[in-house]
Amino acid sequence: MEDLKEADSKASSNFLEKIIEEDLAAGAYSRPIHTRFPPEPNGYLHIGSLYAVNINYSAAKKYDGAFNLRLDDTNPLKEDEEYVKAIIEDMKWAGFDPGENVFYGSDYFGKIYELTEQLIKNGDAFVCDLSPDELRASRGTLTSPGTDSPWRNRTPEESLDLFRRMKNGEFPPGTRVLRAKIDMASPNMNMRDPAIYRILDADHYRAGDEWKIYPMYDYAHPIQDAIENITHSMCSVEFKDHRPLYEWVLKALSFEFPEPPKQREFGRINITGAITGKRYLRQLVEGGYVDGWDDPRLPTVKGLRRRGFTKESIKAFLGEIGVARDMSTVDITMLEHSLREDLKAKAPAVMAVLDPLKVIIDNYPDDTIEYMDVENNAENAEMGSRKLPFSKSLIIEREDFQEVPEKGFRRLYPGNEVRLKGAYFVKCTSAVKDEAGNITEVHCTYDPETRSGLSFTARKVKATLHWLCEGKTVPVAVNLYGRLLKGEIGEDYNWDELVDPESKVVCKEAQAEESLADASPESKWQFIRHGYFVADLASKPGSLVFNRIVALKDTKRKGS
RNA sequence: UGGGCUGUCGCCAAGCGGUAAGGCAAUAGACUUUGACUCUAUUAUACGCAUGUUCGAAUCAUGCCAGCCCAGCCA
Repeated sequence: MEDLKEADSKASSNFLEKIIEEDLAAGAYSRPIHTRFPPEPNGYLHIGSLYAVNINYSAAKKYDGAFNLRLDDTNPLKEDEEYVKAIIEDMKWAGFDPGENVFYGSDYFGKIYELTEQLIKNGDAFVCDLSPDELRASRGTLTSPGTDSPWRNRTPEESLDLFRRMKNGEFPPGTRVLRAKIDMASPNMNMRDPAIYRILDADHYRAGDEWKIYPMYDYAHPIQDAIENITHSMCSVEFKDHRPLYEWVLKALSFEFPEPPKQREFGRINITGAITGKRYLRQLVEGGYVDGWDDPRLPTVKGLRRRGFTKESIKAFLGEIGVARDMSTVDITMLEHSLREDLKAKAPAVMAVLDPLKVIIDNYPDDTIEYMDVENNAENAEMGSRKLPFSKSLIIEREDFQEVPEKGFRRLYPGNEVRLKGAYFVKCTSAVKDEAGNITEVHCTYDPETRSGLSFTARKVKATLHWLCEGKTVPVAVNLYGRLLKGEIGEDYNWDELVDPESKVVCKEAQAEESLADASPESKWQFIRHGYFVADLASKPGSLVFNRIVALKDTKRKGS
């Protein structure tokens, strides 16, 4: 049984996990498996970030290892406290809680500096006085080698002295840089004596003005990993070319790190119709094209959350797409499928009408309101039911009626009988039009014997329609095209308990139209995918989903 | 035309010398008080292309083609 389980989990290991398994089997590390997720706090987490988190986090879990969140903040020009808060919050929300293991790259500045003095003494790095332009020119091109810096052979003593003076703030930014002494002729651009420390005159959001010099990513990252006892540093493919440098650094510092971590890479994911990449997301946010990092049209964690995605659905999605070796583009329907799967049995399914068409039940008594008992979730009786008002005047979805039914159309049309969900069978008798020929209302008759719950079986009906009692609706949310939805309202149904007051998605009409007015597909950023799920489902345990909208998305309706 | 990486159904993705898993999407049908859900069936003689090695290749070799990444004192 155990063997079976083990064999099973082995079979499902992705290629990165297999590498870990090999290391485990070979006893490559005398410490437990240790992974990390190292975001730079310069933006909010998005679905692609979560994909990277998941790879590192679940590997640590799977092999009884540890996982660190490390805020990789070595560039004071770009980072901010706002982002670290958001990153930690989003990770916790998504179920990747780093617990106590939250670290900061900036906390290692002192240690890295010490190691760097040793590196210089060992002759592995030198201070270079070339200007940025000169440096670029001497780097060569993709097809031709670079040329050695004239400062490359200065003595370690001189470099050390200069480096200390750089640290003391004696030189302005851009005048000098510390470079690793590797190989200007390397076909790998990253190995052409890369800059590893630069002078920056900026306050660091955490370290303040303590430092005048800051280590570059390529140099700091391997050291940070090593300090944290990381064994497997899994990052995205664009760093593949940096791996030789990562290894060079750790080798040069092997006196300090005898059992260095190893970097391995995975392909990034894209989602169809969504833009990922902090750089572009930032443009949208800062350019005012969206409401903020939590705009529901964005694939950020906060946006996804406001759009209605649950953490469970996101995790399931991440598990289903696997781990790629190269860039892949996952169809958003897979994400949506995960949500539907998750919400199916746990979200109250209520009725909503986007485009109302008035329906009059001619044989129903005037001034009577009847409360129909409607289950909150057809598949989960524990979710109970609610009372819905029913009267002579109702509204249904305009698209649920056709005066002249197309082939295959089985909803409401003159002469046809359908069920109003949770209520009665109604039969269409006529449609009223205005001068322009638009249908303004539809007349029906109902059959009292078909009332829901009475087990009426004498006749069957081909369709069941969503409906709402006219005048008894509430504007509960806008969809992502900025259209207002009318949702059902019931006497014993407290919307306030279902809707997150913080959410801007669930809001009053005026606000809604204003904040999402630009959301039409024709707008300038139409490349952002528009969603189907409305209301903020995330903040409440009992998520709410407007089933109608899910259905509109799911089903290519026949005859329309 | 320097180097690195990737190429299996529309999209993800297993397989890693023994004769193409699975999921999403799609299509057809059944069921249905959401045309949802559920169920059932269908969907690569084919693994970027071409040679070759082999009894046998998606899996190995060689060549070619396509895509992605790299010339920040960004990460």
